[in-house]
Amino acid sequence: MSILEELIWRGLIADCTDTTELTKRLAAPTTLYAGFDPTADSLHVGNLVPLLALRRFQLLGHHPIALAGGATGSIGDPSGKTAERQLLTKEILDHNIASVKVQLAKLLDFDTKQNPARLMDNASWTAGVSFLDFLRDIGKHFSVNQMVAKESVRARMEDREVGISYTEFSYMLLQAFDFMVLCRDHHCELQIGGSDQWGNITAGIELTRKKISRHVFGLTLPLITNADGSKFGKSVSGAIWLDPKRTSVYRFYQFWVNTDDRDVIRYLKYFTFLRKDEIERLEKLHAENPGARWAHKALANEVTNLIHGEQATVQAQVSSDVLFGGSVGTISANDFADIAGEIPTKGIEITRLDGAGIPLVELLVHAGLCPSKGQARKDIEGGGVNINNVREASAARAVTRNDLLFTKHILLRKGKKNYVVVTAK
RNA sequence: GGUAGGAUACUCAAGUGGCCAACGAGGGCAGACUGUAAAUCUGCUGGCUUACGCCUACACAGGUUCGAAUCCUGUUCCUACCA
Repeated sequence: MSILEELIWRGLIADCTDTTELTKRLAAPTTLYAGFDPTADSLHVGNLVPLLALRRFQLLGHHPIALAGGATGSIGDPSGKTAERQLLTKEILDHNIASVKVQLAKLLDFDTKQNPARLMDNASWTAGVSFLDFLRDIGKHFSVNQMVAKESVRARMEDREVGISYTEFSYMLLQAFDFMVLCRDHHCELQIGGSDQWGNITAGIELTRKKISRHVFGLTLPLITNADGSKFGKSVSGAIWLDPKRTSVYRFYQFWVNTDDRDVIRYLKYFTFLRKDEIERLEKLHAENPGARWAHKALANEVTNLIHGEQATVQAQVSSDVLFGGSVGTISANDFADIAGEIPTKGIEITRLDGAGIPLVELLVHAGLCPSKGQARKDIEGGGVNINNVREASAARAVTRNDLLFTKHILLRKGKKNYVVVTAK
């Protein structure tokens, strides 16, 4: 399968500038890039689609460049944003770039002889360009009339409440400049990105044509949408990050397991490298017995494995099986200690469990499961709270040393999925 | 600058002197059902309190009143029309 056939099958092509020409071009190894702006010190699952796409190209012999947006990130991309954004400080930006680079490096192969991936930072070529030079050499090739017509800018211009600053308005030029530089210096001929990047990508194609007379290509990946209309990649507590310090491996794993039935096959195509026949096999299994959730587990395993590695994945998997298998009461101290490392854990002074102990409502708030004691009380009365997987119906309940598992832990649960381990010390 | 209208809880949106911690919808949380789904049904959705109740809240600051989200005055910000 060629890379385009592969992407089409996976539903990963939203738009493409010149399919016939690009098909011809991709018959031979081609250099391509995708940019990642360091808006935070970690990438999140939403960044995974273009990043994995780079990897897909690489696996089929093409040369990927991951571009960290040291320059563009300091400006802020207006695409898809309804309001002007706060500029990041230089320090935060530096920190973010450093962190994001590490993550990018993990998902691409930099060591292969044939077509090693490369990691670049657009700050390296914008730094030396003076404002005047930029205006004369690059700005001259842009028509404000056309820029204004681009969706990302127009949306903001039409909204009189927010508007758009000159800074963000100029973002497109910087990204176009990147493409031109990468083509000129590294023979990069294709840029891929999310569908919101269409305007920025085409701007780069035009600039490259005008400036150095090269014909380059653009390809956009679809915006991922959940079947229920909610935004992909967001959970109740915010985005799902690739950094395990922000989103624990267990939560990451659970995020994928909890994929809507209607989305799971699509996501297998989007987010895994599983082959066509394997995904079709899973699709069949899923259709026959959705309750077994083979497809969900495969998805969670594959993606977690990819991001966090084999060992962490097995750990998350075992923890999930235990917590949702209903066998918490019978597990060994060792197993429990492992699980405790996976799910959120809170410490508590052992002395607080002496005597009458600590009121359960207070413990729930302490553990972060309930926002207030009043709410905790309601949750208990509603039957939503479990101590060591046994439902506790009395809001007057106090927790004492007698409740400790292995003389050390208390497993609290609110609802079906929210676990916290409280560890006495 | 003038005139008119508006600002209510996470969001939308009722309420126009006591029955208002505030109708309703969405969202969220929890329960039942189930598969750690979906759909459906039920409860909850400012804080403290076992409870009676107390406190804090309807843009902000004052005032009238036994009593204000509701009336009055001033301030800020929005929206529309006019200049």
